[in-house]
Amino acid sequence: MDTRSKYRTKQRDILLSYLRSVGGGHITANDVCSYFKEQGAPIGQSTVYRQLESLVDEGLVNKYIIDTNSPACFEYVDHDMCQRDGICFHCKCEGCGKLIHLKCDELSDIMGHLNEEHHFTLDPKRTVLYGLCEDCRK
Amino acid sequence: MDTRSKYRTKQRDILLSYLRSVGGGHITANDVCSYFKEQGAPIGQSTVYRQLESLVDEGLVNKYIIDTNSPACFEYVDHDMCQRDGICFHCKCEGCGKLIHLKCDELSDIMGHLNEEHHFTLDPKRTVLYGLCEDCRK
DNA sequence: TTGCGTGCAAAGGTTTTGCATGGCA
DNA sequence: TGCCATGCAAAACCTTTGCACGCAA
Repeated sequence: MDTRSKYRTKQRDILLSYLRSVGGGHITANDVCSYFKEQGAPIGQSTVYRQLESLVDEGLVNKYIIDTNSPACFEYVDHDMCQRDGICFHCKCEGCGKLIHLKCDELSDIMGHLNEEHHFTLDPKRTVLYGLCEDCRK
Repeated sequence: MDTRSKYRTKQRDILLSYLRSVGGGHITANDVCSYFKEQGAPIGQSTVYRQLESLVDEGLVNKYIIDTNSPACFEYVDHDMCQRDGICFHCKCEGCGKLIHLKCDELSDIMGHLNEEHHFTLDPKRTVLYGLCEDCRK
């Protein structure tokens, strides 16, 4: 199915610029809707979902599925920054539910190790590391 | 939240033995309900969901989220095998669905690194590494 | 003008929850 | 006996879809 955008619409532009302004932050579809409603310029929720899906298909946005019980998270992909800083991983705290964005060279190295020694190509976009954060591990 | 089981019930036993019998197969909560209904010994769907959640917390079962739009998959984890081999990680191939049990010192080291440098205590029982296996990455 | 994008409302399907009953230890 | 587990129904939840209208090219 080809969901790539063919038209450039106002909604698409402001959605993209909002995602960019949030940077590496994790945003749900509902967050997006609430934000624009508060701004006094609401976007229909189906538009938000459809545009986000398109942006994911285009590779401009990543989608993370944390759990069945929580909504999907989206985040803008800064391709330039990704090349500079390396790969991002995601840690989910089983205690407080917090999602942590992690840039870690050692984890990046592990990907190479898994590849060469275990013949497994890790997909950091899909993988979520579960555990306990600093506050919750007491 | 502590959801580990305290009582041993009939439903828990037959659910576990069913999961074991399926081995590496992918099972949804609905599959479980349908199976026991066909067997003439139905289990309430809320019981199925609650028991599966407990089993995941205990590390006896892994939970896989394929997509937001499709139900979660469950799969029995051979706990004895993992105990024997030490710290065991699980890699799930996104291509063929194969579950790979991995004993890897480098991955174990990463746990220490995450602990000390990122203050995150990784839970290898709960965490599933997604990616592509040797056969599928061509 | 053509056809995609939008937005509203409603549907869809999975998972959770309230509450009374039943079962384990 | 004291809790925990069960099961039913209903709710909650996120996400998708149908359809008429609006807008980009």
